[in-house]
Amino acid sequence: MPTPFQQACYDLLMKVPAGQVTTYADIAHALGSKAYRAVGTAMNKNPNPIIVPCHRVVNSGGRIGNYAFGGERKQRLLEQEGIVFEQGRVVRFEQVKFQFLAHA
DNA sequence: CTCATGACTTTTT
DNA sequence: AAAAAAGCCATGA
Repeated sequence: MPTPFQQACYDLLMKVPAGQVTTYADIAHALGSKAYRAVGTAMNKNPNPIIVPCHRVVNSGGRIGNYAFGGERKQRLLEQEGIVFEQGRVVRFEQVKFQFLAHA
């Protein structure tokens, strides 16, 4: 069973459209917290890879970071959605980053 | 409750 | 530039 924190991460992540990415820090901040470390943990325990696009989450440097199914796999998935990588980094990172709306 | 762990991030070597 | 250390937070034992 996902904890409320994890559920919040997944709900938020599901709002990210294909072709865009987000960061662990952004998710945490959107939740009004700074638990980016815990966000990564939540992704790791992602119970629904089919519903939750956990591959659209990269680290602060626009890099893949770790990924339970392998970094190469993650990068391929993102490239299929239109994301471009160069030297292990997302091209025009800030421009493909999804901006979460202010939470009511 | 205390301890260890990790899909993180930033600072310091 | 690359590696190590430190700071942080939720989670499970």
